[in-house]
Amino acid sequence: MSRNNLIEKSYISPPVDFYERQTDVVAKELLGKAIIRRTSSAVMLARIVEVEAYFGEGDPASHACRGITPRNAIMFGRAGKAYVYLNYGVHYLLNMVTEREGYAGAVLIRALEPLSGTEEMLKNRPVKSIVELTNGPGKLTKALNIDLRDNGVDVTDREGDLFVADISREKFAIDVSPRIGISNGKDMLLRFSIKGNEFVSRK
DNA sequence: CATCTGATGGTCT
DNA sequence: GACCATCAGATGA
Repeated sequence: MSRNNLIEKSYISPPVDFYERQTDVVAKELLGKAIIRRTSSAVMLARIVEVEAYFGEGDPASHACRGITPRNAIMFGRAGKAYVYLNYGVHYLLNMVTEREGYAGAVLIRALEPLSGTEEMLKNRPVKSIVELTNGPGKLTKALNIDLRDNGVDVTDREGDLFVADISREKFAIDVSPRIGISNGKDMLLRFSIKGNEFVSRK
């Protein structure tokens, strides 16, 4: 249970009220912040460079579109928690819950830029190029060893094993990507990335 | 570069 | 039984 003092003392984690806002606003402000992942053997740190906002009722692309179910219940709960699920039977995807309790919303983390603990990420997901390490929502969970055990964890808790940290006061230019791969009425997707970042998953 | 396809399992109808 | 908030590998240009 050793903790990395440098990370604990240097970085502040956004509190619950940061997440308890409109989903697209939270999505944009998550850009440039970091995800910190602790395992028994390492601490991994990576910058959020691409996100996507999902709302509740009225967003046909959202899991919460048709109301509360056992899987999506966490999206209706308290903000600032991780919503992790398995998709295509293959990949785990990481979201951050937003909005007031009772209102569904979540931000999908689509791409990260590795900052430290890269060796550990490469153990979890061997690739030739670092650019390929975490440049997709299914790739980054593999690299950070995130799975259903992380569903519901409090990402505002710096004592935890998975949380968000404010690593910089720098403002990032935001790129609102054109709609991609939306073919079945799911036209409310809001995808944002840090403009010009080479780790974004798709143009 | 673009486009296509199989893998794979939980969730919902 | 249909549907996926994806990825890697293959194929063709």
